[in-house]
Amino acid sequence: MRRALIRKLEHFTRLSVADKEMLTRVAAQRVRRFAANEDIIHEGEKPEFINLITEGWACRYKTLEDGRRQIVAFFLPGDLCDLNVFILKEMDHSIGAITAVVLSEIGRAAFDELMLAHPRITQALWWESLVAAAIQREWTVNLGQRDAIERVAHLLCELFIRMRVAGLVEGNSCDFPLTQTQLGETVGLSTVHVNRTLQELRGAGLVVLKDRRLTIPDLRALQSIALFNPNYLHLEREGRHLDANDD
Amino acid sequence: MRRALIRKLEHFTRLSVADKEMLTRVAAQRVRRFAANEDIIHEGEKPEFINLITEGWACRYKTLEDGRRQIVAFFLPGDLCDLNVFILKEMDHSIGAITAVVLSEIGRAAFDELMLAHPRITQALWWESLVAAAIQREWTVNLGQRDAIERVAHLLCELFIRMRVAGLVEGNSCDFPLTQTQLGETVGLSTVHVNRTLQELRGAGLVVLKDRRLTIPDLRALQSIALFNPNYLHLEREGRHLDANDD
DNA sequence: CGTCCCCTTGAATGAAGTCAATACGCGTGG
DNA sequence: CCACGCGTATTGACTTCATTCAAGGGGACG
Repeated sequence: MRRALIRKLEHFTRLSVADKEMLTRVAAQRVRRFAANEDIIHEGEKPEFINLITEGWACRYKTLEDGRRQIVAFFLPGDLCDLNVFILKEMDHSIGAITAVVLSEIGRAAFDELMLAHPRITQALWWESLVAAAIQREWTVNLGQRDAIERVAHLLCELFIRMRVAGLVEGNSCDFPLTQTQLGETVGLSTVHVNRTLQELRGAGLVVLKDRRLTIPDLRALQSIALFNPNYLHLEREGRHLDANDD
Repeated sequence: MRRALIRKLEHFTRLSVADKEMLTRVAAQRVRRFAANEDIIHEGEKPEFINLITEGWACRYKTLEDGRRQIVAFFLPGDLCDLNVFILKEMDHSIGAITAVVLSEIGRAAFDELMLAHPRITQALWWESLVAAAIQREWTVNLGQRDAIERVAHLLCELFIRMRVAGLVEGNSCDFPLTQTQLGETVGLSTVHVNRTLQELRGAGLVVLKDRRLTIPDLRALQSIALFNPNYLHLEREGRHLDANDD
Protein backbone atom coordinates (compact mmCIF):
# COMPACT_ATOMS: atom_id res chain seq x y z
CA MET A 1 0.00 0.00 0.00
CA ARG A 2 2.90 2.33 -0.59
CA ARG A 3 0.75 4.39 -2.92
CA ALA A 4 -1.74 5.47 -0.28
CA LEU A 5 0.11 8.73 0.32
CA ILE A 6 0.23 9.57 -3.38
CA ARG A 7 -3.43 8.69 -3.73
CA LYS A 8 -4.27 10.93 -0.87
CA LEU A 9 -2.18 13.88 -2.00
CA GLU A 10 -3.79 13.68 -5.41
CA HIS A 11 -7.04 14.64 -3.73
CA PHE A 12 -5.30 17.98 -3.38
CA THR A 13 -3.32 18.36 -6.58
CA ARG A 14 -2.07 16.30 -9.48
CA LEU A 15 1.52 15.21 -8.99
CA SER A 16 4.10 14.84 -11.74
CA VAL A 17 5.86 11.58 -12.51
CA ALA A 18 8.97 13.02 -10.90
CA ASP A 19 7.00 13.96 -7.78
CA LYS A 20 5.67 10.45 -7.47
CA GLU A 21 9.07 8.91 -7.97
CA MET A 22 10.47 11.17 -5.31
CA LEU A 23 7.77 10.17 -2.84
CA THR A 24 8.26 6.52 -3.64
CA ARG A 25 11.98 6.87 -3.10
CA VAL A 26 11.51 8.62 0.24
CA ALA A 27 9.11 5.92 1.36
CA ALA A 28 11.59 3.19 0.45
CA GLN A 29 14.35 4.32 2.80
CA ARG A 30 14.39 3.51 6.49
CA VAL A 31 11.45 1.14 6.61
CA ARG A 32 10.49 -0.19 10.02
CA ARG A 33 7.94 -2.72 11.21
CA PHE A 34 6.02 -2.87 14.45
CA ALA A 35 3.79 -5.51 15.98
CA ALA A 36 0.23 -4.75 17.01
CA ASN A 37 0.05 -2.82 20.31
CA GLU A 38 3.75 -1.99 20.19
CA ASP A 39 4.74 1.62 20.85
CA ILE A 40 6.28 3.40 17.89
CA ILE A 41 7.45 6.31 19.99
CA HIS A 42 6.72 7.12 23.58
CA GLU A 43 5.92 10.33 25.41
CA GLY A 44 9.13 11.94 26.62
CA GLU A 45 11.33 10.60 23.83
CA LYS A 46 13.02 12.88 21.34
CA PRO A 47 11.38 12.72 17.92
CA GLU A 48 14.00 12.18 15.21
CA PHE A 49 11.84 11.35 12.23
CA ILE A 50 8.61 12.07 10.49
CA ASN A 51 6.85 8.73 10.30
CA LEU A 52 4.93 7.81 7.19
CA ILE A 53 2.55 4.92 7.77
CA THR A 54 2.55 2.60 4.78
CA GLU A 55 0.64 -0.40 6.15
CA GLY A 56 -1.65 -0.91 9.12
CA TRP A 57 -3.29 1.40 11.63
CA ALA A 58 -1.62 3.38 14.40
CA CYS A 59 -2.77 6.00 16.86
CA ARG A 60 -1.58 8.92 18.91
CA TYR A 61 -2.62 8.69 22.52
CA LYS A 62 -2.12 10.47 25.79
CA THR A 63 -2.31 8.97 29.25
CA LEU A 64 -3.23 10.80 32.45
CA GLU A 65 -1.35 10.13 35.67
CA ASP A 66 -4.20 8.03 36.97
CA GLY A 67 -4.25 5.77 33.91
CA ARG A 68 -7.10 7.25 31.90
CA ARG A 69 -6.17 7.04 28.24
CA GLN A 70 -7.36 9.10 25.30
CA ILE A 71 -6.68 8.32 21.67
CA VAL A 72 -6.28 11.68 19.98
CA ALA A 73 -5.68 10.62 16.37
CA PHE A 74 -5.54 7.67 14.06
CA PHE A 75 -2.95 7.08 11.40
CA LEU A 76 -4.10 5.12 8.39
CA PRO A 77 -1.89 4.07 5.49
CA GLY A 78 -0.63 7.18 3.74
CA ASP A 79 -0.76 9.30 6.88
CA LEU A 80 2.21 11.27 8.16
CA CYS A 81 3.04 12.24 11.69
CA ASP A 82 3.64 15.96 12.11
CA LEU A 83 5.85 17.58 9.57
CA ASN A 84 8.92 18.92 11.24
CA VAL A 85 8.35 17.25 14.61
CA PHE A 86 12.05 17.00 15.12
CA ILE A 87 11.98 20.67 16.08
CA LEU A 88 10.56 19.59 19.43
CA LYS A 89 12.78 18.30 22.18
CA GLU A 90 10.40 15.72 23.46
CA MET A 91 7.15 14.05 22.55
CA ASP A 92 4.14 15.18 24.56
CA HIS A 93 2.25 12.04 23.63
CA SER A 94 2.86 8.52 22.41
CA ILE A 95 2.24 6.81 19.11
CA GLY A 96 1.27 3.17 19.17
CA ALA A 97 0.57 0.52 16.58
CA ILE A 98 -2.98 -0.78 16.56
CA THR A 99 -2.42 -3.52 14.02
CA ALA A 100 0.95 -4.66 12.70
CA VAL A 101 2.43 -1.55 11.11
CA VAL A 102 4.96 -0.80 8.41
CA LEU A 103 6.25 2.75 8.26
CA SER A 104 8.99 4.82 6.70
CA GLU A 105 11.10 7.18 8.74
CA ILE A 106 11.83 10.49 7.08
CA GLY A 107 14.79 12.31 8.57
CA ARG A 108 15.48 15.98 8.70
CA ALA A 109 17.79 15.96 5.70
CA ALA A 110 15.37 14.10 3.45
CA PHE A 111 12.54 16.36 4.55
CA ASP A 112 14.47 19.57 3.91
CA GLU A 113 15.53 18.29 0.52
CA LEU A 114 11.91 17.56 -0.34
CA MET A 115 10.82 21.02 0.74
CA LEU A 116 13.54 22.71 -1.27
CA ALA A 117 13.46 20.73 -4.48
CA HIS A 118 9.79 19.85 -4.85
CA PRO A 119 7.48 22.80 -4.36
CA ARG A 120 4.42 20.90 -5.48
CA ILE A 121 5.03 18.16 -2.95
CA THR A 122 5.72 20.80 -0.33
CA GLN A 123 2.36 22.39 -0.97
CA ALA A 124 0.65 19.02 -0.88
CA LEU A 125 2.29 18.17 2.43
CA TRP A 126 1.22 21.51 3.87
CA TRP A 127 -2.29 20.66 2.76
CA GLU A 128 -2.13 17.28 4.44
CA SER A 129 -0.98 18.85 7.67
CA LEU A 130 -3.71 21.48 7.57
CA VAL A 131 -6.23 18.69 7.07
CA ALA A 132 -4.78 16.80 10.03
CA ALA A 133 -5.27 19.93 12.13
CA ALA A 134 -8.84 20.27 10.88
CA ILE A 135 -9.51 16.67 11.86
CA GLN A 136 -8.24 17.37 15.35
CA ARG A 137 -10.59 20.34 15.60
CA GLU A 138 -13.49 18.26 14.42
CA TRP A 139 -12.72 15.71 17.11
CA THR A 140 -12.94 18.53 19.63
CA VAL A 141 -16.42 19.33 18.31
CA ASN A 142 -17.32 15.67 18.39
CA LEU A 143 -16.40 15.26 22.04
CA GLY A 144 -17.74 18.60 23.13
CA GLN A 145 -21.11 18.71 21.41
CA ARG A 146 -22.26 15.37 20.11
CA ASP A 147 -24.00 12.65 22.10
CA ALA A 148 -22.98 9.00 22.05
CA ILE A 149 -24.66 7.91 18.82
CA GLU A 150 -23.61 10.99 16.93
CA ARG A 151 -20.05 10.62 18.17
CA VAL A 152 -19.62 7.04 17.17
CA ALA A 153 -21.39 7.57 13.86
CA HIS A 154 -19.24 10.58 13.13
CA LEU A 155 -16.03 8.71 13.80
CA LEU A 156 -17.13 5.85 11.57
CA CYS A 157 -17.96 8.27 8.74
CA GLU A 158 -14.60 9.95 9.02
CA LEU A 159 -12.55 6.79 9.13
CA PHE A 160 -14.50 5.27 6.26
CA ILE A 161 -13.94 8.30 4.06
CA ARG A 162 -10.28 8.50 4.98
CA MET A 163 -9.89 4.84 4.10
CA ARG A 164 -11.54 5.53 0.78
CA VAL A 165 -9.18 8.41 0.14
CA ALA A 166 -6.28 6.04 0.77
CA GLY A 167 -7.80 3.59 -1.72
CA LEU A 168 -8.67 1.03 0.92
CA VAL A 169 -12.44 0.74 0.55
CA GLU A 170 -13.93 -2.06 -1.51
CA GLY A 171 -17.58 -1.54 -2.38
CA ASN A 172 -19.07 -0.18 0.81
CA SER A 173 -16.75 -1.81 3.31
CA CYS A 174 -13.23 -1.61 4.64
CA ASP A 175 -10.97 -3.11 7.27
CA PHE A 176 -11.69 -1.81 10.73
CA PRO A 177 -9.36 -3.18 13.40
CA LEU A 178 -10.51 -1.16 16.42
CA THR A 179 -11.86 -2.87 19.50
CA GLN A 180 -14.79 -1.40 21.35
CA THR A 181 -12.41 -0.41 24.13
CA GLN A 182 -10.29 1.56 21.66
CA LEU A 183 -13.41 3.15 20.22
CA GLY A 184 -14.34 4.20 23.73
CA GLU A 185 -10.91 5.68 24.36
CA THR A 186 -11.39 7.68 21.17
CA VAL A 187 -14.87 9.04 21.62
CA GLY A 188 -14.72 9.47 25.38
CA LEU A 189 -17.29 6.81 26.26
CA SER A 190 -17.08 3.69 28.38
CA THR A 191 -16.70 0.37 26.60
CA VAL A 192 -20.11 -0.68 27.77
CA HIS A 193 -21.73 2.38 26.32
CA VAL A 194 -19.88 2.01 23.03
CA ASN A 195 -21.30 -1.48 22.84
CA ARG A 196 -24.86 -0.31 23.37
CA THR A 197 -24.37 2.53 20.91
CA LEU A 198 -23.08 0.20 18.22
CA GLN A 199 -26.06 -2.03 18.75
CA GLU A 200 -28.33 0.90 18.22
CA LEU A 201 -26.56 1.76 14.97
CA ARG A 202 -26.71 -1.87 13.89
CA GLY A 203 -30.36 -2.08 14.82
CA ALA A 204 -31.09 0.91 12.61
CA GLY A 205 -29.30 -0.81 9.75
CA LEU A 206 -26.75 1.99 9.52
CA VAL A 207 -23.62 0.02 10.29
CA VAL A 208 -22.38 -3.53 9.95
CA LEU A 209 -19.32 -4.09 12.10
CA LYS A 210 -18.12 -7.65 12.39
CA ASP A 211 -14.86 -9.55 12.27
CA ARG A 212 -12.76 -6.39 12.10
CA ARG A 213 -14.60 -5.21 9.04
CA LEU A 214 -16.83 -2.17 8.68
CA THR A 215 -19.66 -1.96 6.18
CA ILE A 216 -21.73 1.18 5.73
CA PRO A 217 -24.76 0.35 3.59
CA ASP A 218 -25.88 3.97 3.27
CA LEU A 219 -23.19 6.51 3.99
CA ARG A 220 -25.53 9.43 3.47
CA ALA A 221 -27.86 8.16 6.15
CA LEU A 222 -25.03 7.65 8.59
CA GLN A 223 -23.63 11.10 7.87
CA SER A 224 -27.00 12.56 8.46
CA ILE A 225 -27.49 11.12 11.92
CA ALA A 226 -23.89 12.07 12.81
CA LEU A 227 -24.32 15.66 11.60
CA PHE A 228 -21.26 14.87 9.53
CA ASN A 229 -20.06 17.57 7.16
CA PRO A 230 -17.02 16.44 5.15
CA ASN A 231 -15.83 19.95 4.37
CA TYR A 232 -13.10 19.71 7.00
CA LEU A 233 -11.37 16.99 5.01
CA HIS A 234 -10.81 19.44 2.12
CA LEU A 235 -11.05 16.78 -0.55
CA GLU A 236 -12.26 18.91 -3.44
CA ARG A 237 -8.89 19.09 -5.18
CA GLU A 238 -8.37 22.48 -3.71
CA GLY A 239 -4.87 22.74 -5.15
CA ARG A 240 -5.83 21.97 -8.71
CA HIS A 241 -4.27 25.18 -9.94
CA LEU A 242 -0.95 23.54 -9.07
CA ASP A 243 -1.65 20.43 -11.14
CA ALA A 244 1.25 18.87 -12.97
CA ASN A 245 0.49 18.22 -16.62
CA ASP A 246 3.33 15.97 -17.65
CA ASP A 247 1.55 12.67 -18.16
CA MET B 1 1.05 44.52 23.00
CA ARG B 2 2.77 44.12 19.68
CA ARG B 3 5.63 42.32 21.40
CA ALA B 4 3.58 39.37 22.58
CA LEU B 5 4.57 37.28 19.55
CA ILE B 6 8.26 38.00 20.05
CA ARG B 7 7.98 37.26 23.75
CA LYS B 8 6.33 33.99 22.97
CA LEU B 9 8.77 32.91 20.30
CA GLU B 10 11.64 33.62 22.66
CA HIS B 11 10.33 30.78 24.79
CA PHE B 12 11.60 28.69 21.93
CA THR B 13 14.76 30.43 20.80
CA ARG B 14 16.56 33.74 21.14
CA LEU B 15 15.87 36.01 18.19
CA SER B 16 18.34 38.45 16.68
CA VAL B 17 17.72 42.18 16.49
CA ALA B 18 17.10 41.76 12.77
CA ASP B 19 14.58 38.99 13.44
CA LYS B 20 12.68 41.17 15.85
CA GLU B 21 12.67 44.10 13.48
CA MET B 22 11.38 41.88 10.76
CA LEU B 23 8.54 40.62 12.94
CA THR B 24 7.69 44.12 14.05
CA ARG B 25 7.59 45.24 10.45
CA VAL B 26 5.34 42.38 9.39
CA ALA B 27 3.00 43.14 12.27
CA ALA B 28 2.79 46.80 11.29
CA GLN B 29 1.36 46.22 7.82
CA ARG B 30 -2.30 45.55 7.17
CA VAL B 31 -3.63 46.14 10.65
CA ARG B 32 -7.34 45.55 11.18
CA ARG B 33 -9.67 46.09 14.10
CA PHE B 34 -12.77 44.17 15.09
CA ALA B 35 -15.44 44.79 17.68
CA ALA B 36 -16.26 42.22 20.34
CA ASN B 37 -18.37 39.36 18.98
CA GLU B 38 -17.68 40.33 15.39
CA ASP B 39 -16.64 37.56 13.01
CA ILE B 40 -13.10 37.87 11.70
CA ILE B 41 -13.62 35.22 9.06
CA HIS B 42 -16.54 32.92 8.54
CA GLU B 43 -16.83 29.25 7.62
CA GLY B 44 -16.99 28.91 3.85
CA GLU B 45 -14.94 31.98 3.05
CA LYS B 46 -11.61 31.77 1.30
CA PRO B 47 -8.71 32.45 3.65
CA GLU B 48 -6.36 35.03 2.17
CA PHE B 49 -4.19 35.89 5.16
CA ILE B 50 -2.53 34.52 8.22
CA ASN B 51 -3.92 36.55 11.07
CA LEU B 52 -1.68 37.59 13.90
CA ILE B 53 -3.60 38.73 16.96
CA THR B 54 -1.93 41.73 18.55
CA GLU B 55 -4.60 42.85 21.04
CA GLY B 56 -7.63 41.16 22.54
CA TRP B 57 -8.98 37.62 22.57
CA ALA B 58 -10.48 35.73 19.65
CA CYS B 59 -11.63 32.17 19.10
CA ARG B 60 -12.12 29.55 16.46
CA TYR B 61 -15.52 27.95 16.59
CA LYS B 62 -17.64 25.49 14.69
CA THR B 63 -21.40 25.38 14.55
CA LEU B 64 -23.53 22.30 13.92
CA GLU B 65 -26.59 22.48 11.68
CA ASP B 66 -28.85 22.49 14.70
CA GLY B 67 -27.11 25.43 16.31
CA ARG B 68 -24.86 23.75 18.83
CA ARG B 69 -21.60 25.65 18.98
CA GLN B 70 -18.14 24.52 20.01
CA ILE B 71 -15.19 26.78 20.58
CA VAL B 72 -12.16 24.83 19.39
CA ALA B 73 -9.37 27.28 20.14
CA PHE B 74 -8.56 30.61 21.67
CA PHE B 75 -6.27 33.20 20.21
CA LEU B 76 -4.50 35.42 22.70
CA PRO B 77 -2.22 38.33 21.82
CA GLY B 78 0.79 36.96 19.96
CA ASP B 79 -1.10 34.00 18.53
CA LEU B 80 -1.20 33.21 14.83
CA CYS B 81 -3.89 31.49 12.88
CA ASP B 82 -2.61 28.56 10.84
CA LEU B 83 0.52 29.12 8.89
CA ASN B 84 -0.16 28.77 5.23
CA VAL B 85 -3.97 28.62 5.52
CA PHE B 86 -4.29 30.27 2.17
CA ILE B 87 -3.56 26.89 0.64
CA LEU B 88 -7.11 25.90 1.50
CA LYS B 89 -10.00 26.91 -0.69
CA GLU B 90 -12.42 27.54 2.08
CA MET B 91 -12.56 27.81 5.85
CA ASP B 92 -14.06 24.81 7.63
CA HIS B 93 -14.74 26.92 10.72
CA SER B 94 -15.14 30.54 11.76
CA ILE B 95 -12.97 32.87 13.75
CA GLY B 96 -14.67 35.40 15.96
CA ALA B 97 -13.55 38.23 18.20
CA ILE B 98 -14.33 37.74 21.87
CA THR B 99 -13.21 41.17 22.99
CA ALA B 100 -12.31 44.05 20.71
CA VAL B 101 -9.43 42.74 18.63
CA VAL B 102 -6.51 44.23 16.75
CA LEU B 103 -4.75 41.93 14.31
CA SER B 104 -2.26 42.01 11.47
CA GLU B 105 -2.93 40.25 8.23
CA ILE B 106 0.05 38.46 6.74
CA GLY B 107 -0.30 37.71 3.06
CA ARG B 108 1.24 34.96 1.06
CA ALA B 109 4.08 37.09 -0.28
CA ALA B 110 5.13 38.40 3.11
CA PHE B 111 4.94 34.91 4.56
CA ASP B 112 7.03 33.35 1.78
CA GLU B 113 9.59 36.09 2.15
CA LEU B 114 9.80 35.44 5.88
CA MET B 115 10.27 31.72 5.31
CA LEU B 116 13.01 32.26 2.75
CA ALA B 117 14.99 35.05 4.34
CA HIS B 118 14.70 34.31 8.06
CA PRO B 119 15.40 30.69 8.90
CA ARG B 120 15.38 31.32 12.64
CA ILE B 121 11.96 32.89 12.49
CA THR B 122 10.82 30.08 10.25
CA GLN B 123 11.87 27.53 12.82
CA ALA B 124 10.20 29.51 15.58
CA LEU B 125 6.96 29.70 13.62
CA TRP B 126 7.09 25.98 13.01
CA TRP B 127 7.48 25.54 16.73
CA GLU B 128 4.49 27.77 17.41
CA SER B 129 2.35 25.80 15.01
CA LEU B 130 3.43 22.48 16.52
CA VAL B 131 2.49 23.85 19.93
CA ALA B 132 -0.90 24.94 18.61
CA ALA B 133 -1.46 21.39 17.38
CA ALA B 134 -0.42 20.02 20.76
CA ILE B 135 -2.92 22.31 22.45
CA GLN B 136 -5.65 21.01 20.20
CA ARG B 137 -4.74 17.46 21.16
CA GLU B 138 -4.77 18.34 24.82
CA TRP B 139 -8.28 19.76 24.41
CA THR B 140 -9.29 16.43 22.95
CA VAL B 141 -8.00 14.74 26.08
CA ASN B 142 -9.73 17.32 28.23
CA LEU B 143 -13.12 16.71 26.66
CA GLY B 144 -12.71 12.98 26.36
CA GLN B 145 -11.35 12.05 29.76
CA ARG B 146 -11.73 14.76 32.35
CA ASP B 147 -14.82 15.50 34.42
CA ALA B 148 -16.29 18.96 34.86
CA ILE B 149 -13.98 20.31 37.56
CA GLU B 150 -10.88 18.93 35.96
CA ARG B 151 -11.91 20.34 32.59
CA VAL B 152 -12.56 23.84 33.77
CA ALA B 153 -9.47 23.84 35.98
CA HIS B 154 -7.35 22.58 33.11
CA LEU B 155 -8.57 25.26 30.76
CA LEU B 156 -7.87 27.95 33.35
CA CYS B 157 -4.35 26.66 33.90
CA GLU B 158 -3.64 26.63 30.19
CA LEU B 159 -4.98 30.10 29.49
CA PHE B 160 -3.20 31.52 32.51
CA ILE B 161 0.13 30.10 31.43
CA ARG B 162 -0.37 31.20 27.84
CA MET B 163 -1.16 34.70 29.06
CA ARG B 164 2.03 34.61 31.10
CA VAL B 165 4.02 33.54 28.06
CA ALA B 166 2.61 36.52 26.18
CA GLY B 167 3.68 38.78 29.05
CA LEU B 168 0.13 39.53 30.15
CA VAL B 169 0.09 38.25 33.73
CA GLU B 170 0.62 40.65 36.61
CA GLY B 171 1.36 38.93 39.89
CA ASN B 172 -0.99 35.99 39.94
CA SER B 173 -3.79 37.42 37.86
CA CYS B 174 -4.66 38.32 34.30
CA ASP B 175 -7.53 39.57 32.17
CA PHE B 176 -10.12 36.94 31.50
CA PRO B 177 -12.96 38.09 29.26
CA LEU B 178 -14.85 34.81 28.79
CA THR B 179 -18.45 34.52 29.89
CA GLN B 180 -19.67 31.34 31.51
CA THR B 181 -21.57 30.54 28.34
CA GLN B 182 -18.37 30.75 26.32
CA LEU B 183 -16.59 28.62 28.88
CA GLY B 184 -19.34 26.06 28.47
CA GLU B 185 -19.02 26.10 24.70
CA THR B 186 -15.32 25.44 25.17
CA VAL B 187 -15.36 22.62 27.68
CA GLY B 188 -18.55 20.95 26.47
CA LEU B 189 -20.65 21.69 29.52
CA SER B 190 -23.92 23.57 29.98
CA THR B 191 -23.73 27.11 31.28
CA VAL B 192 -25.48 26.06 34.45
CA HIS B 193 -22.94 23.37 35.15
CA VAL B 194 -20.03 25.69 34.42
CA ASN B 195 -21.47 28.02 37.01
CA ARG B 196 -21.67 25.32 39.66
CA THR B 197 -18.20 24.09 38.77
CA LEU B 198 -16.71 27.55 39.13
CA GLN B 199 -18.36 27.89 42.50
CA GLU B 200 -16.77 24.68 43.58
CA LEU B 201 -13.35 25.95 42.48
CA ARG B 202 -13.97 29.24 44.22
CA GLY B 203 -15.16 27.47 47.34
CA ALA B 204 -11.92 25.50 47.43
CA GLY B 205 -9.97 28.76 47.15
CA LEU B 206 -8.37 27.66 43.91
CA VAL B 207 -9.70 30.36 41.64
CA VAL B 208 -10.86 33.94 41.91
CA LEU B 209 -12.84 34.95 38.85
CA LYS B 210 -14.57 38.30 39.01
CA ASP B 211 -15.07 41.34 36.83
CA ARG B 212 -13.41 39.70 33.82
CA ARG B 213 -10.27 39.07 35.78
CA LEU B 214 -8.76 35.72 36.76
CA THR B 215 -6.61 35.22 39.82
CA ILE B 216 -4.99 31.91 40.63
CA PRO B 217 -3.62 32.05 44.17
CA ASP B 218 -1.84 28.71 43.94
CA LEU B 219 -1.21 27.55 40.40
CA ARG B 220 0.39 24.31 41.55
CA ALA B 221 -2.72 23.36 43.46
CA LEU B 222 -4.96 24.11 40.50
CA GLN B 223 -2.70 22.16 38.15
CA SER B 224 -2.82 19.27 40.51
CA ILE B 225 -6.59 18.97 40.63
CA ALA B 226 -6.74 19.44 36.82
CA LEU B 227 -4.11 16.75 36.18
CA PHE B 228 -2.39 19.49 34.24
CA ASN B 229 1.00 18.69 32.75
CA PRO B 230 2.51 21.68 30.92
CA ASN B 231 4.82 19.60 28.75
CA TYR B 232 2.52 20.01 25.75
CA LEU B 233 3.25 23.74 25.66
CA HIS B 234 6.94 23.03 24.97
CA LEU B 235 8.17 26.10 26.83
CA GLU B 236 11.62 24.86 27.83
CA ARG B 237 13.45 26.87 25.18
CA GLU B 238 13.66 23.75 23.10
CA GLY B 239 15.30 25.61 20.22
CA ARG B 240 18.09 27.15 22.25
CA HIS B 241 20.72 25.65 19.95
CA LEU B 242 19.41 28.13 17.38
CA ASP B 243 19.86 31.13 19.65
CA ALA B 244 21.00 34.36 18.09
CA ASN B 245 23.93 35.92 19.92
CA ASP B 246 24.06 39.41 18.47
CA ASP B 247 22.90 41.53 21.36
C1' DC C 1 -37.29 53.03 33.99
C1' DG C 2 -37.15 49.15 31.24
C1' DT C 3 -34.35 45.91 28.64
C1' DC C 4 -30.74 42.88 27.90
C1' DC C 5 -27.04 40.10 29.25
C1' DC C 6 -24.87 37.54 32.55
C1' DC C 7 -24.79 35.05 36.74
C1' DT C 8 -27.11 32.18 40.22
C1' DT C 9 -30.20 28.68 42.33
C1' DG C 10 -33.52 24.70 42.89
C1' DA C 11 -35.95 20.69 41.32
C1' DA C 12 -36.77 17.17 38.03
C1' DT C 13 -34.94 14.49 34.28
C1' DG C 14 -31.85 12.03 31.49
C1' DA C 15 -27.56 10.26 29.46
C1' DA C 16 -23.74 7.74 30.38
C1' DG C 17 -20.82 5.30 33.88
C1' DT C 18 -19.96 1.50 37.08
C1' DC C 19 -20.18 -3.03 38.69
C1' DA C 20 -20.75 -7.63 37.93
C1' DA C 21 -21.85 -11.63 35.56
C1' DT C 22 -21.94 -14.22 31.25
C1' DA C 23 -20.73 -15.59 26.57
C1' DC C 24 -17.74 -16.41 22.75
C1' DG C 25 -13.67 -17.36 19.91
C1' DC C 26 -9.00 -18.54 19.79
C1' DG C 27 -4.60 -20.18 20.87
C1' DT C 28 -1.72 -22.95 24.03
C1' DG C 29 -0.18 -26.59 26.45
C1' DG C 30 -1.23 -30.81 29.07
C1' DC D 1 -8.20 -33.92 21.81
C1' DC D 2 -9.80 -31.22 25.40
C1' DA D 3 -9.17 -27.91 29.31
C1' DC D 4 -7.86 -23.61 30.39
C1' DG D 5 -6.91 -18.78 30.03
C1' DC D 6 -7.28 -14.49 27.82
C1' DG D 7 -9.11 -10.77 25.30
C1' DT D 8 -13.30 -9.13 23.46
C1' DA D 9 -18.23 -8.57 23.26
C1' DT D 10 -22.73 -8.53 25.58
C1' DT D 11 -26.36 -7.82 29.11
C1' DG D 12 -28.83 -6.18 33.40
C1' DA D 13 -29.30 -3.41 37.60
C1' DC D 14 -28.00 0.50 39.84
C1' DT D 15 -25.64 5.00 40.49
C1' DT D 16 -23.77 9.36 39.32
C1' DC D 17 -22.84 13.27 36.80
C1' DA D 18 -24.51 16.64 34.02
C1' DT D 19 -28.58 18.68 31.50
C1' DT D 20 -32.87 20.89 31.27
C1' DC D 21 -36.33 23.88 32.73
C1' DA D 22 -37.71 27.61 35.21
C1' DA D 23 -37.30 31.48 37.96
C1' DG D 24 -34.96 35.35 40.08
C1' DG D 25 -31.13 38.86 40.81
C1' DG D 26 -27.83 42.35 39.52
C1' DG D 27 -25.49 45.61 36.72
C1' DA D 28 -24.89 48.38 32.38
C1' DC D 29 -26.88 51.15 29.15
C1' DG D 30 -30.17 53.69 26.28
